[in-house]
Amino acid sequence: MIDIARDLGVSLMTVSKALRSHTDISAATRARVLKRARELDYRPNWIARSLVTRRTYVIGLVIPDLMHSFFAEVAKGVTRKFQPLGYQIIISNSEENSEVEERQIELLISRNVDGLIVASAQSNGRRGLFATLGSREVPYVLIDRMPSGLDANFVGVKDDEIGALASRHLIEQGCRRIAHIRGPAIQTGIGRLRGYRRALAKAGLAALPEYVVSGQHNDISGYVAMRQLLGLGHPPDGVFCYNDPVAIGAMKAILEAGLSVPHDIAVIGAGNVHYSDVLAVPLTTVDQGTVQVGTQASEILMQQISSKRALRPKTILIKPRVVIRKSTAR
Amino acid sequence: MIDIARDLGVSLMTVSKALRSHTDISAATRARVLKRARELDYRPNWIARSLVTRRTYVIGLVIPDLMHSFFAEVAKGVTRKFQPLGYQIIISNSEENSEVEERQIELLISRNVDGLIVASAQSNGRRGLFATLGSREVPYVLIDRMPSGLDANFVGVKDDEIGALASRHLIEQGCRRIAHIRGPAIQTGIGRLRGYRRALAKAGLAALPEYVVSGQHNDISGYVAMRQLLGLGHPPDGVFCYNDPVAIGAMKAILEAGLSVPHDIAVIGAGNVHYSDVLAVPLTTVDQGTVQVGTQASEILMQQISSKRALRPKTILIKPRVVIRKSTAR
DNA sequence: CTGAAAGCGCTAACAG
DNA sequence: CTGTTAGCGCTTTCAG
Repeated sequence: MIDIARDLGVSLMTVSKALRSHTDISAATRARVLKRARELDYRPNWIARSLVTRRTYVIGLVIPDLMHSFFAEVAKGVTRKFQPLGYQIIISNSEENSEVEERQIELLISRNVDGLIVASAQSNGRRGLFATLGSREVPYVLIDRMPSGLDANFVGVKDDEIGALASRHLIEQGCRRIAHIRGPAIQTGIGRLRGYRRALAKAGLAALPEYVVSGQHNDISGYVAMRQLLGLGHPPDGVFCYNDPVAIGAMKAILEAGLSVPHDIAVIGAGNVHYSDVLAVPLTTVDQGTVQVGTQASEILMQQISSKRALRPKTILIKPRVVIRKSTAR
Repeated sequence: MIDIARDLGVSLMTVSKALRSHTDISAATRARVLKRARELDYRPNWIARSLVTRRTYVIGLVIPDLMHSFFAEVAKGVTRKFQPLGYQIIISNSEENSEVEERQIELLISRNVDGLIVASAQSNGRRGLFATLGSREVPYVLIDRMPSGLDANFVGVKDDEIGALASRHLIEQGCRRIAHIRGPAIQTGIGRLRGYRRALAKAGLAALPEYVVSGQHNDISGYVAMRQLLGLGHPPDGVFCYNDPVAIGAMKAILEAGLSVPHDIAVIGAGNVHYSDVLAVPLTTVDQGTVQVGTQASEILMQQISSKRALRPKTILIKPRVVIRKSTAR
């Protein structure tokens, strides 16, 4: 900028304003500045600019796993919303580890991101996250997993409802021995389990303890869990899986055992991942409006960023719905 | 920092050094500084620090599509490599649009990223990318798609080889009327097509023009393209698809038409995406070492970043290999 | 081991 | 419409 100013015999300030198309610079001057800037291959230094304006035009997105297509889809939604507005996104992978997550969030705050979208790993009720976020005045939106009792912006689904919906669907399909491959001990996992129990109770079906086995987030854990269920003296005739990857793993185990999905065992997942309908047996699933999560969260965040003062927290609950495919068609 | 210095009766400089564990600060002083910093909930301002050190500890990753699991996997590899080192990643989505791509790269450079990893969209031989990157001295690594004749760091596969390998495999399985659903007119698409032609020629098979149809990157385009092939008077008995999503779409079309994969038509893809083996018909594919792409690129970039002066460009070509599954088992 | 001076590249606020 | 002044929060010399 100094070079441009010198070459043109104007002040540095004039250059600065011209480059940003500030109103009170004559068209002629601006043109000269822009021309010279191009000639010199000038590029503004955003770091310096950010230091004074306190705006970075960077959004932090913290997710537990980029490969999980649910989060990839969310990430895409966020990108699509913010990128055209001149923002860029730092995507941090927490690897489902709340310490990593916390460190990443600290770093993002240190980088003065304009806003934060977080799908919290929150493995065991740590409140560090809240402490970190709450004490700073960075706008943030939580997605998918709502740490309990936190009064913050949230976009996601009611997990109980997913569990209840899925289990009820299995019941309606005539299943009577319904198992659940549950997720980890976080909100989503706990909520879905609760919904499952509720639906079974409501239908007067027994909820055998050995019918609830632990899985993780991925297909391998679903496979392992299903083998465990198959090993029972009295295997289930329907399985509600924590999510689609788990369900995919479970189906693999069932098919490998020479059994039929859905006739021997019906399977339902959650998440409606992109490939669910081209699987060996197209997977019935509970759709949780993945795309909306990203875009809605972005919208809320954008509002918070633009508004002068703190708005009161918004919660958007997306209505889950069953997408029926072959894996439960009995 | 001023507050800490005042409270402790030391200079700002002492605080700065203590916080960074600079050698020439006594342990006692450091402890006091750290303690007070914690009490005040001090967090360093990376923007200010970066302005003077010229290091941001941010890497830019520019990819055409986050949802494509190939790039998601690459992103994961990059994250896993850099995050533990204190770097964060800005992921830019170019949406397969070279103008968006260029704008994003400019922005990333303006943000003083320490390095860049780019899977270029480079739709039509635009050299803007090169001009932008070349003129600045930001270290960068190209992945997956090598803009022709560019002397830069590159990690990827030889696309001809993928095409040849895939086509040869179909020939070995006894296919004689081999079609190709080709990708877009970028390096990867062109290279794979070339390999396909070469393999057919070598085997003395006819390469009918109507057997090469255009797809894009996604499953929908594969579905559409396959329907076109099925509409021919003399449909093919083997199809080599540009990538796995396209192949998945193609298989869907074949199965819907009441035909069998692989008996009526064998299908092979490329990329070995994660779900390839749990599909209706497990998909034979050409593995291109996806994970390696991310990690190797990160390693090269890291070297460039740490080394004082420009190293000479490295090219890493990953050996593709056929992963045989049911979709070609005749 | 501690600190004073100078400045990274840019912009807000105010005067002319 | 143009320019001056005073930093943003931090670090790099270099001198005690």
